[in-house]
Amino acid sequence: MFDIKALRENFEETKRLLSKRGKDFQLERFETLDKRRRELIRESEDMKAKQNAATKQIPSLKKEGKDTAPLMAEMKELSDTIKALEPEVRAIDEELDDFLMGIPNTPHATVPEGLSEADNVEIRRWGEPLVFDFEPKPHWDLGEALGIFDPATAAKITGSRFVMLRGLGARMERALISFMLDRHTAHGYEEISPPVIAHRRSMEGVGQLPDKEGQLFHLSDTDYFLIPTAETPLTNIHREEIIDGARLPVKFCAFTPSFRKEAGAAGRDTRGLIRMHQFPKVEIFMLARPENSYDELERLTADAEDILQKLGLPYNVTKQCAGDLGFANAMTYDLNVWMPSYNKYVEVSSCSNFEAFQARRAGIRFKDSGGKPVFTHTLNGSGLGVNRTIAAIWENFQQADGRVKIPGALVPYMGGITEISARS
RNA sequence: GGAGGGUUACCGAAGUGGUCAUAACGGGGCGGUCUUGAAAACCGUUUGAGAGCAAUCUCACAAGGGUUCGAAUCCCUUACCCUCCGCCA
Repeated sequence: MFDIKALRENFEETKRLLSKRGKDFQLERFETLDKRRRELIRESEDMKAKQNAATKQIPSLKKEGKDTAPLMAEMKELSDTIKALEPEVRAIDEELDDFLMGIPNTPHATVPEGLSEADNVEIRRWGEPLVFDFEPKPHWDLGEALGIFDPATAAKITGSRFVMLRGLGARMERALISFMLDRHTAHGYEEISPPVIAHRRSMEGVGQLPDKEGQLFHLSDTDYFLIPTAETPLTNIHREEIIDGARLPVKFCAFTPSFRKEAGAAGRDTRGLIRMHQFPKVEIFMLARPENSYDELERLTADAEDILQKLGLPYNVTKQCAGDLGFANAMTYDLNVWMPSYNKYVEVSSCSNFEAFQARRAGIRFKDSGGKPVFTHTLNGSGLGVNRTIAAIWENFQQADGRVKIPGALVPYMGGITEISARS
C-alpha cells in the first residue's frame, strides 16, 4: 500500500521502479483519482466549516431570545447538501484505495531485472556440495526406510500433502525447533508463541488479504483463518501502534505450524517433505528504522544463514529479480540449501525487506521524542523452514548403508544420539 | 450456550443533546525553577489523520449506520474485553 502524498511527490520514480516488475500498473489513473478526491474534499470541508460556525451561533441566539428558525432551516438545507456529497467522497476514496491496494511494492534500486526465478542472481555460496561415492537417495526413501517418515498414515488421517514424522524423525523436528530458537534468542530476538489462527484484519495488515485469499484455510462459521506463516501474528503484534523510536529494532522469533491451501503447482515436488498444507517453520522478524533497514536485512539474512552453517549444510544465497519478487517485498534474498537428490539448491528461507509497505497497511509507526510518527520498515525471514531443513539433513548426511548422521550442533538437542539407523 | 458490565488521549477516569477534541480531574512522560547532585515542591508542556503555498480549516470519544440545525451523550447493527453460571481439553 502506497502513501498518497509520497506517491504524488515521487510519481515518475515510482513508475520507473514498478516497471521493473514487468507489468503495466496504469499508474496514470492515480493522478486522475487523486485530483478528483482533493476537489471533493475541499468542497465538502468548506460546507462543513460553514455549518459548524452556524451551529455555534444557535445557542447564543436562543439565549438572547432571538428566533433561530430561519437559520435552522438554512442549516437543514446545507446539512442535506453535505450528506448528498458524502457518497461521492466515499466512492472516490474507496476507488483510490482499491487501486492502491492492487499496486505492489516498488523493488529496491539494486533488485536485478528479470521476469522469473531463472533470472535470480547468486550472491554467494557457503560450503561444498558433497560428492557421494554411491547414489544418494532422496529424503523420502531414506525416511521411509528408517521408519521416521510416514506420509501414508498422514494421508489416512487427513489427506495428501500432509506428513507425519515418527520416532527420531519427530524428535529431530523438535530438536531443530529448539536449536533454531536458541540461536535466534542469542541474537536478540524475543521468542514468541503466538496464536496460529488470526482474524481478517490481521491478514489484511500483512497483505495476505485480499491478495491471497485462495491460499488460506478459512474456518467456517467464523471469520478466522489459519496463519500461512508466523509473519502474520508477528507483524500484527504492534499493529495500529506508535512505538518509542528508542526501542528499534524490535526483533521477534517464533515457531509455529504454517497452513497453506495451495501448496504449489501440481506435479512438482510432490513427494517428500517439501510442499505441504501444514508445515513447521521458525520465523524471524524485525521492525527497523527506515534509514538502516537494509543493514538490518543483511543482519537478519546472516542470522538465518547461521543456522545452515552451524548444521553444516551447503547453501547459496540468491537475490530475487524484480519479476519473482513478492507483492509486498522491496528486496528478497533466498537461502537455498543443497539437496543431493534434486542435484540443485532448494529454497529454505526467504529474507525480505518490505520497507514501509506492510507498516502502512498495518499502521505500525515509531516516534522519536519530539518527532512526528514515522512508519517503520518491516523485515522477515524463515529461520528456517523445519521440514526442508530435515530433508536436507537426511540427504546431505546419509551414508551408503542408509543411516543418517546427526549434525554435531544438533546432537545435544537429540539427547546425545549421533545417528539414525533402521534399528534405532 | 445463559445473564450482566464495559470500550473516551501514554495510563486511570469525568462527561447523558449546544460554545466539551484547547475533553475536567489524577498519574506518567518531557522541559524548566529550586538543589553540590537527586528527591520533594512549584511552573509549563504532552493524540493522531486529511485538505491548503500559507493563514487556517476538516475529521476522529471501539467500528458502522440512523435521528437532529447540532451527538462522546439518544436509537439500531457489529466487533472486542471483563464478571458470574453452564459445558469442556
